[in-house]
This record gives sequence, C-alpha cells and structure tokens, in this order.
Amino acid sequence: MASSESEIGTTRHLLPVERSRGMLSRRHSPIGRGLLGDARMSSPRVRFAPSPTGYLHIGGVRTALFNWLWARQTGGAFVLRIEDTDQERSTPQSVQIILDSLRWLGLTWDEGPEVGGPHGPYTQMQRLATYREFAERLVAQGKAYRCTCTKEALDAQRAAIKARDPKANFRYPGTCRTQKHSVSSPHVVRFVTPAEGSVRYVDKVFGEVVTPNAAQQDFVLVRSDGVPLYNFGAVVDDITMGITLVARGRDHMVNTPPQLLLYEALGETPPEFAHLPMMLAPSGEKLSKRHGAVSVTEYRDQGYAPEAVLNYLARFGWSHGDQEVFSLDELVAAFRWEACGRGDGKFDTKKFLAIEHEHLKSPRLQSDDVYLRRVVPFLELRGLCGLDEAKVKQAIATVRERSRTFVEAAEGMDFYFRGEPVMDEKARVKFLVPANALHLLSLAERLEAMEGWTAEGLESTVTDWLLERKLHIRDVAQPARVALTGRTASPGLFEVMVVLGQSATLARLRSGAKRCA
RNA sequence: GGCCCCAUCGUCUAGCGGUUAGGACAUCGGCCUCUCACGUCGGUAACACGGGUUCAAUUCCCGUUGGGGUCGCCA
Repeated sequence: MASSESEIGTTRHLLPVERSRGMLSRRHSPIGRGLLGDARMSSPRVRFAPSPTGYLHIGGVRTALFNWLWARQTGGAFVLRIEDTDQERSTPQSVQIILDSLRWLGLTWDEGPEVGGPHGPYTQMQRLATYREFAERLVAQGKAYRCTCTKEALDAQRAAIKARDPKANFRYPGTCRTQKHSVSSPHVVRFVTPAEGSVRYVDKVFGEVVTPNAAQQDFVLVRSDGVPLYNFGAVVDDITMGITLVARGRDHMVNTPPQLLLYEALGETPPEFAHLPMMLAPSGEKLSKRHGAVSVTEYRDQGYAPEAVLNYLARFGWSHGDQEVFSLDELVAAFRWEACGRGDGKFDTKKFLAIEHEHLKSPRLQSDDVYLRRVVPFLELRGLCGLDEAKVKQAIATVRERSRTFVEAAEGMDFYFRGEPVMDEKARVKFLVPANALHLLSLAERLEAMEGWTAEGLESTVTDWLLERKLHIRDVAQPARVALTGRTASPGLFEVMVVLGQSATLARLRSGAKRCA
C-alpha cells in the first residue's frame, strides 16, 4: 500500500479499481460497472462535508442526496462531517440549520453530529490534534516543510505579478522549501509537490482524468494558527473515517489531484471519486440568491414536499430511462453513478414545481396521513387551528390535484374552515349581483328539503331543480361557487357542498343571496 | 492566461455505429367541463462547427468554437 518516494509524481494507477482498457470508453464498458465493480467493496462509506457558513444550499443538497442514495442502496454508511475550519465564517447556528435541513429532507446520517459514531468527533475543529499528527509526519519525512513567508508578502508578490499581467499565473516559488525552519517561528506547513509527472484517476462520473503535477504548487496544508486548510483536513478525515468514495460537486474537481498527491505521500489508498456536474442558474451563471430560492429552508417554508425536492434534484444530472417521478425508495433502488450526465445544467423552477405537483397529487407518493400532517402547519399559519382531522382529510381530497405545494393546498381549502369564506372582491362584484339572488335562495330552499347529503344526491337534486326553473348549470354555478367559497375557482360544486355539510351550504347560499343586493 | 471539465429541442434528459432522434417540463391547439385544475389527443421545437475512421456517424478520434470550474493561510 505504501508507495516509495520514487513513485510520487509518476503517472500510474492511483485507484484500486481497474477499468477495462482499450477502445472501451467508460460509458461503453460491457460489464455494467456499477454493481459489478462496487459489489467488491464490502461496505461503502460516503460522506457529506458541508461548511457551516450559512443556509444549506440546494446544490449541496444534491451532493448530499447522491451520497445518501449510494449509502442506502449499498447498505453502506452515510457520514456527516462539519468542516468548520474557516473560523471567520463558520457559525454554530449554521450547523444547526444544516442539521435541521437534512432531517427535514429525510437525509439522515449514520455517523456525525448528534448521532456520534466510531470515527468521531465529526467536527473538524475538534480534530486538530489528528491533523497536527499527520502534518508532523509529513514534515519529518521531508514531504512537507515549514514556510515562514507571510501572507502579506505573498499577497504583495501576487499583486505585483497580476499588475504586470492580469492573466499571469502566480505560484508559490518554493522559497522555504530547502530551509529548515524551527517550530517556534510562525509558519505554515506546505506540501512538497513533485515537479514532474502527473496524477491520474478514474472518476466514477467523468471517467479518466489526468492532471500534470507541474500545474500544482506547494500548497498550504496547515495555517500558521495550526488549523488545517480544506485539502489537508478533508484528506486526513477521509482517511481516518474510512471513506471509500468521495462524491462532490465538480467545483471540487480541481482539488482531487492535490488530494491524491497527499494520499500518496501519506502512504494511503485513496478513495474513489465521483464529481457531479454543476447546477447553474437559468441564466447560466452560478446559482445564487439572485435567481430565486437556493436555500432548502425556503422551499420548506414554501410548502414543498421534501421527497419531491429530492426527486427533482435526483433527476438533475441523473436519469433512469424515461422515468421522471420517483418515490424515495425507487430512487434508492435505481440510482447509478454511471447514469449521471457530465454536462452542467440549469435550474428550472417550472419543472421543479411540476415535480412537486406530481408528488402532491399522488396518494402513492404522499399518503393521506402524511399529507395531513404536512398541510396542517400551513393551515395554522393562516389562523386555522385545532381543525377536525377527518374534515381536513375530506378537504384535502378535493384540493389535491390542484395544489402544487402545501401552501397552495392550505390556501385552496381555507374556505372550508371559516364561518364565512374570505370573499374575493372581483368575484363578488361579478357574480353576486341582484339577478342571482333569487336563484341562490331557491337553490337553498330546495337543498334544505333534501335528505342524504351526498355528491350523487346533490347532483340529481340540482339537476331536477334546474329543469324546473328552466336554467342551465352555467347560470348558477359561478354565483353559487362564489357564495360557497368566496372565489371563482374551486373544486367541483357538489364536492364542496359535501365537505361543507348541509347547514353551512345553506347558510352560505343565503348569505350570498344577501350580498347580491 | 495556465490546468481541468463539458457540448442532443427553450429547460432536464434518452440514445451506447444503421432510430420517422424518444420522454418530461415549458409552449401552442383540440377534447372533457359548473370554475380552476386533473385527465386526454395532437402540434412547434435539438444532434455547435470542421476534419477524419467506417459501407454507414448524434454516437468513435482529432481540431475549432462556445460554455463552465479553478488558480487563497475559503470550502
């Protein structure tokens, strides 16, 4: 496993998994790499390692999801690790937001904050001793060195070069490489990057990637305050936590070669790598707040179903034939790294909403009980508290197919639960006019005499009444709808009446008639 | 600019040398209809360009163009 120094920097296979050679490209491999290749690894361990510097980004959720799916499918472990080594920006509140967001999504972790595990602690600032140990080992072996160049001096050099040519490439010149600085002087620890050779790895999504070492520089492993930088901390943690596959966004692809060099120097077998194409804003720019909701909590607050969020995200960059709608279980079963695309994509709010709609429509995807549990908070937000669950369920059945989110659902069934519906002014002015007053009263009178308050009974009773009065349903449907619901768009009239019940229906028809005056 | 990566309808994608280039969202039109939806039927719409390889390229190779990532004591 340990490799000799002479091998560092030469092009060689860095991954344990061989791939077929010759003319076969990764997508054309005849052995269906996914299962065959991965079944060999007894227990995959993957991780999601966010830095707690704000809300949980929708792009981060996708990364978490793919890792989680893989862990669930293979029976492996999904590890959550908090990378809080940027003390300037990391906050405990952000950690909590991330934890809450993942729990809301249902992306539960097997090891990590608040659940523990055998490889903890799972927060980087609590693992400083481990990083120090690894860093000292590298320094002792001459694979890393202490550098006393100040940030200010380096920044000045960088600025000078950029001033001459904005596109110039500044790389640390290696000033301290041959000097033996003592531990006592303020210093960072830098890695000795081989000048020759290149790093090669086979990405589970992108296939073979080769990067020349000459493009690297002696990057910093540990800051002057002893806190590790991203590449070093991540590698040390991935090693000590036994991570077997690192799946992350493509923006991290540039970090893989230096990390591989680190595994090499530490004499460790690197994990596999899988990079995911980027999620871009519709404009093609990086997805940011300017382009709408990027924080999961916003979607939660907008009444999105978490499984639907995951469904949309899964289908972004991954596909399974023509299937668009998936339950979580189906996702777990169908997911394959090799079915991931490589091209970046643009986030599409419309399609996202359409997927949400599919989930909310389907009792298979959102059972009545789950739907009830999820919509109630949004009803409460509208001041509708302590409602009768049975009645809410009836109401749900009538608004389900016309609600894309729980917010829309709550809005759509609002009228059922008030003494009087909230009246839309335009609707009232248009339909509750004097000419309709008598119709509404007459209808109420007929319905009052009715026995057996069912949709079928209502339909036939109303049909008879229309016949007698020589009316068409079109003549009274909208006025009645406005009287009953306060608006011009609603579930079918008879459905509404059934859920409302006889007395509320009569009361609303009559008070609607009054408003016609 | 260096290094890395990518390229099929407007968008997400299927495609694994021979297809009328398929699906979904969006869009347009019809049907259904008490409204809004749902459902349903149908239409418009794509292989960036140029060279190879091959009997045959959307598909394989190279180049061009275009796009993206990254070049920190951020992650």
